[in-house]
Amino acid sequence: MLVRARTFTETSRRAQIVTAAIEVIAEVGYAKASFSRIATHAGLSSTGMISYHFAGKDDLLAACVAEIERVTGSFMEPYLEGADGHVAQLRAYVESNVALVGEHPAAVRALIDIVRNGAATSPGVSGRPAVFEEHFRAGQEAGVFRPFDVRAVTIALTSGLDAVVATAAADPPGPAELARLGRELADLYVRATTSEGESA
Amino acid sequence: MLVRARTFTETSRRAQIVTAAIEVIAEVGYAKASFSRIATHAGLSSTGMISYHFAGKDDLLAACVAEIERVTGSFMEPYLEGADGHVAQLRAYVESNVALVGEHPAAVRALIDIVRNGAATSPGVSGRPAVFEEHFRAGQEAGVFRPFDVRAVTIALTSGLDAVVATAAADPPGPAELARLGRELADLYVRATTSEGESA
Amino acid sequence: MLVRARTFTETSRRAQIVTAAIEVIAEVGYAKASFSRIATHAGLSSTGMISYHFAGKDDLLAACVAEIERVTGSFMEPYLEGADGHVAQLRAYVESNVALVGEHPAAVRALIDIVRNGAATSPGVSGRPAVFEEHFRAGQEAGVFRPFDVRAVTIALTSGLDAVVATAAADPPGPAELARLGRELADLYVRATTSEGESA
Amino acid sequence: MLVRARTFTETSRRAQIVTAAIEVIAEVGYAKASFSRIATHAGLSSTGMISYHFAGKDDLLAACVAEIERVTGSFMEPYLEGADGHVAQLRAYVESNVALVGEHPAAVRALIDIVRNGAATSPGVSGRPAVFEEHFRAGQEAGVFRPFDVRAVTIALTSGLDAVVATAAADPPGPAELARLGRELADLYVRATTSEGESA
DNA sequence: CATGAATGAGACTTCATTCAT
DNA sequence: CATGAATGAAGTCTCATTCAT
Repeated sequence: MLVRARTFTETSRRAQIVTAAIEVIAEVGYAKASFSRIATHAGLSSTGMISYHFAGKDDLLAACVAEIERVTGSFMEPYLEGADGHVAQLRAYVESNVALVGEHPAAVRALIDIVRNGAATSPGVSGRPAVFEEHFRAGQEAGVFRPFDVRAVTIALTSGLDAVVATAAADPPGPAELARLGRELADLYVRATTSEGESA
Repeated sequence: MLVRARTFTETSRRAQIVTAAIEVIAEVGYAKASFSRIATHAGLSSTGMISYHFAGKDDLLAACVAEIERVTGSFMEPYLEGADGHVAQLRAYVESNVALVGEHPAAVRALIDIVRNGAATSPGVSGRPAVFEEHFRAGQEAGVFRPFDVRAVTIALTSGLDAVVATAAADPPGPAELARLGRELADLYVRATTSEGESA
Repeated sequence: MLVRARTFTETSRRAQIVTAAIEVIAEVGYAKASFSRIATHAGLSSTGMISYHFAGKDDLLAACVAEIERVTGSFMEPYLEGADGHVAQLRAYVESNVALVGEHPAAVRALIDIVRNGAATSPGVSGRPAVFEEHFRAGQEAGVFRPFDVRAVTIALTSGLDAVVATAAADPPGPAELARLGRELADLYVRATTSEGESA
Repeated sequence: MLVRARTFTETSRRAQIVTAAIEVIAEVGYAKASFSRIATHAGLSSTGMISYHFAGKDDLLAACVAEIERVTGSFMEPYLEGADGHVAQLRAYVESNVALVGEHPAAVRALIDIVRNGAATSPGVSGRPAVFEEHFRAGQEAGVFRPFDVRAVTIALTSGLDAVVATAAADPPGPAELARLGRELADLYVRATTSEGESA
């Protein structure tokens, strides 16, 4: 057995720390999220506890990202699965991502701050560009999306989406306003990527 | 005279430090750009030297932002002045901003990282959203831009632009590729904000 | 429980640091009692250790003052309790304060230096003037002390006492000489504050 | 010529710096009176100027003390010369010293702070105890002062006087109140040092 | 498993002083 | 004579990490 299995206690301690870390990052930002602050927020008396359960700051961060992705993934998945066609899926992604702000503002703010600081190496985060690029490429081949540089457009659109979401998460509006914002952004992106407005 | 005039030596030392700071921020990021690193990069023997010339980290940062804005402004201005009409100006802004990467990659990367960390308070930086929003609003009234939420779209587009520029600055391609990238992004943005593609 | 309970180790470490701090202040004065000096004196390897156990210089100082007051209080208390009448109590205070020098010269010197620098905010220290003033006022009403400006006299006498004590503490004489010095000063103060020498 | 004579410019520069230093010490205290602060207060652009005119901090301090003594001496001298007899002179010293607060509060505060920090080695300052002791001894021989330990009493009374003066200087009251305070303190000291109140 | 204590590096800042111009 | 630039030590404090218990 190369990797020791985790006991229940260890698992729950890790979860407790991860939750605290996410909230601290959301509150004070990644740069100021020290072990001290996280330990205090988690009700732990020393930072040693964190070092004991995580190999280092990177490890804790990765765990945070994984947890956030789990949460956001299970929220967005139904939206994506219910969408048919490339355009509809793009729209579903944007709208559900914005809607996410209403459900998990801390998670959203934390993740975006982590991504901004380039401190995430999880497959989910680093894989997002590839997923978008592939989606655009497939849509272009299907004649749904107009021809464009998928890489550049992916960067522009995902970062723009992140920024809007981060802004919204800083002071979460009500569900109706979030829905409107999601549609607004989805419209923008669909227009930007299709030839003559939404048709497929 | 409220503020003591600066001597030539002081001015040039400050410039030297600012240049070093910009390069360090571009290299290791804002969070890790300590006085130590900057002093070393500038060939100074102590961090006290920086404190001697700048009131503090904020002061140095402000000087960096001012210098970057001076550089980028004088680069982009001709493009903007040569552009007629709302759409052409949007296009000029995007294209010249991307082209800037070829001339001042460090400045571009540094500024974006500073903006990302919300550490800039200069009128130029904090005023950009307002300028964009006003531009969009005026263009909408002129019937050039379609109706949309100018605030949300401003955030999405400026952040997207920043991200593309930052990516390009990390490993600057040749001028031709940059020009292509600029046109690509400008196309994207014009399509996103106008009703039927570029007409004005 | 608002404050985490202290472990035995922490308590003893804090005590060790406080003791070292008091000795250092007594030796080199408050102004030059840096964390470095204190750490060295306490046999600690780094100043970080002090910051670890105390919130800051103020916190350490407060702990020093508290410790000194504990020590001096338990020394002087029997004297004060054994004294009957306003004059006898004044005499007891002066004599026991001078006698204290023989027992805890470092504590005495440190406290006086801290008080001089106005760096103490403990109730014991800042409350001393009020206690003296009240004592004088009560004695005046009882017809024991002559009429005088209690505030001004309090300042003069307590400061004078401090100075004599500090001088003595700088090079502590034997018990006999200290006793004589205490009586000398007590005489001076009793004469100064009563109408016709000691009568009550 | 072993010591270069001072030119007019140098003399006036020194005076300017000394004046500034005294005011700064009076304002922020000896401990925080750095060359920086003094230079700024004096309208100088750099601390180098101070180091140029003074051999070091001790030298500047000595100059400050000398200047303060000059000022206070010329204020108090008439009072002392107008007083006949040991008791009257003690009274004159105390009263004029308190009155001084109304004329030169900054000088008074600065000097006391310097003395407190034991940072003065001028003949005037370090000589004061000797003068007092001699005065008391002579008065004792003349049968005016009662027998007491002149050294201890000198310390107590001069320090007490300093403290009252310092307190008054911190927020200078009007001349009438100062006169009253001076008389109050003189009464206290005369009673303390004579046998049966003021008679000689 | 968990804890608190300890570490040592590094952060920014202020200081008195020196020196070339 | 005067200046501003430079220095390097020292200041307090925070950090992530390690370790004995």
